[in-house]
Amino acid sequence: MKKTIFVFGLLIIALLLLFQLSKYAMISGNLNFEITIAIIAVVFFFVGIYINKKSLHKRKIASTEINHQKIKDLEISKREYEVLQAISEGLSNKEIAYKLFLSESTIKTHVSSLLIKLNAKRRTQALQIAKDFNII
Amino acid sequence: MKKTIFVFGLLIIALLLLFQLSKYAMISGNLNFEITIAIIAVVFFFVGIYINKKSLHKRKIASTEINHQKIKDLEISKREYEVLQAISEGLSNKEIAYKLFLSESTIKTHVSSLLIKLNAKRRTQALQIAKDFNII
DNA sequence: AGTGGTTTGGTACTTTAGTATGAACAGTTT
DNA sequence: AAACTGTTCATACTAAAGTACCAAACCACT
Repeated sequence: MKKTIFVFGLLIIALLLLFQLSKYAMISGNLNFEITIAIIAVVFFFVGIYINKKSLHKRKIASTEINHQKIKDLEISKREYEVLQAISEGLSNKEIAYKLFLSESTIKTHVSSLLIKLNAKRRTQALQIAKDFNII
Repeated sequence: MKKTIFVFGLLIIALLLLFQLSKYAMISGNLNFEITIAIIAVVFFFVGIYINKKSLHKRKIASTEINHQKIKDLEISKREYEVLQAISEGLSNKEIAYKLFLSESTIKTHVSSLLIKLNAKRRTQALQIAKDFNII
């Protein structure tokens, strides 16, 4: 967040400098009008692209990147989260147990607490909720 | 595609008009320098945002749109597809039956054929496979 | 050294999911 | 008309998922 403010500050300063520079260059007759306008246009065109990419990138992160804070808020532990990921891969409890070197009853324990924490009745519902929360 | 070319053509014409307009306004002394520069800057800033949004939007659609051809290739019927969507919402067979005004055993029939067609052993695995195929 | 949270695992049970098979009906195609 | 496909539903069964309750072991903390 501090970085964003810093970058934007620099950007505004750079633009003001460009503004003044082009003005004086024009007045002193070193630069003709079309070139000045063109430079301004190109610079602001790329500034527009840059700003837009930044904001879209953030939105993209929000919609596809994992919300680790939400995982903490829901008090989902490491093991439970591993089980949740395995469920999203379509594995059965037995397969998850084999993958994580655990017994099936341990997996059932984890699944049950996951369902409670996600307020779901089934594993498929848990998946849907987890996707809504951007935690898988 | 034709539409895109048309829009870009219009955009370029509008910009050239703006360019000429600002030039004559400047020369005739109706507009001072700062305002001209500011208008150009603002216009190109938004043009940059617009173009960037267009290109990003296309990419976004391409990665999330449903592959209807794949559904046909897998020979998944309308009803089966409705059931698949309901499964992805985390519903149980009973809930799906209620939603579609069918009996639970009908849903089981549909689910079974879905599992065969998607080559899945469980509904959760069917979801994962369906997502891979971009059909949900 | 005890507290609290996590992880692990067990038993016994209920519920849900999934399979197999058969059957009736509607609409489409050959 | 006959064959085909999709949809509907039933019964009977097995497998998997999920609940409830308990308990031991571990780890980090202070």
